[in-house]
Amino acid sequence: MTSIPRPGHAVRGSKSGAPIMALFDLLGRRWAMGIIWTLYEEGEATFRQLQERCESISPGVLNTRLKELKTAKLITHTGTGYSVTDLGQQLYDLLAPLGAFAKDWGQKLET
Amino acid sequence: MTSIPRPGHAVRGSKSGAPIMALFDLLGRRWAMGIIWTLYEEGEATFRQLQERCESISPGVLNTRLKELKTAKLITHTGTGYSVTDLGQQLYDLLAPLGAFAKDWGQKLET
DNA sequence: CCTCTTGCTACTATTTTGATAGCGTTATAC
DNA sequence: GTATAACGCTATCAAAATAGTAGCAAGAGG
Repeated sequence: MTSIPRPGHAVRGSKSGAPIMALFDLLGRRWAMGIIWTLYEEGEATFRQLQERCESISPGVLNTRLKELKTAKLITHTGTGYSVTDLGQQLYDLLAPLGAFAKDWGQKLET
Repeated sequence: MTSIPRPGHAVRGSKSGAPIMALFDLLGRRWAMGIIWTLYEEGEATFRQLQERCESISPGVLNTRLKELKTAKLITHTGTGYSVTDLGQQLYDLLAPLGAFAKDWGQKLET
C-alpha cells in the first residue's frame, strides 16, 4: 500500500519531513481535499455515498484515501458513516476561504 | 499534455466545474502547492533553483506544473525567474495558516 | 431463506509521476 | 572565436498512482 506522509519522516518535497511538506504530500493526492470538503459541507456519509458525491471516484482509490486520512486523524468512521474529526474540522476551517477565492479566481480566468 | 482544470468545465469531483473542485483538481497535483509555497517563502527562482528546492522533482513534471500554474495565472515568468502573481499571493495568504496547523497536526500524530 | 445495503477487495487499463540524459540558446570569459 | 557555464527545457523509459468494472463477505430486515 501507499505510504502515508508523516511529519518528521521523508516526504515529497522534504527529506527531513517539514510538517507543511508532509501535509502537502497528504493533501496533494487525488480527492484528499475534496473528501474533507464534502464530509464537512454535506455531513457524514457512508462509503457509497462518498462515491456518489465525488462523482465516480473508484472504490480502490477512495478506500486508500480514507485509510490515509484516518491514519492522519483527520476523519473517522463512526458506526453510521465517515465524518471529520475535530482536527479535520480545524483543517476544513482553514480550507474554507478557498471556496470564495476559487470563485474569484474563476472569474479572473474568464477574462 | 495534461488538461488544465478550469472552473465551469468538467473537472475531477464535479462535472459542472464547481470552482472549488477545479481548484482542488489543480492544487491536488503533485508539487503544485509546494511550488507556490516555496516561490513565495523563498522568493523568485529559476527553473533549476526550483528543482533543487523541491529536492529532485523531475524536470518534466516541474515543467508541466509550471505551465498549469501559469495558465491558472497563479505564477508568472519574469525575465529573471518564476514568481507568484498577485492572484498567487492571495492564494498563498490563504495557504499560509496551514504552516502552523501542520506543526500542530504533526505533534498530535506522535502521541 | 431471500434481499438489500454496507464496506470494501480484485483485477486490468490508462494516466501520472519519477529518473536520467542531453539538446538548443544565451551570456560571459578567455 | 572558442570554450564554459547556466538557462529552460525536451526525450525517453520505468515505476507508481489512479480509473473503471465486477463482485464478495457480513450484517440487517423481512
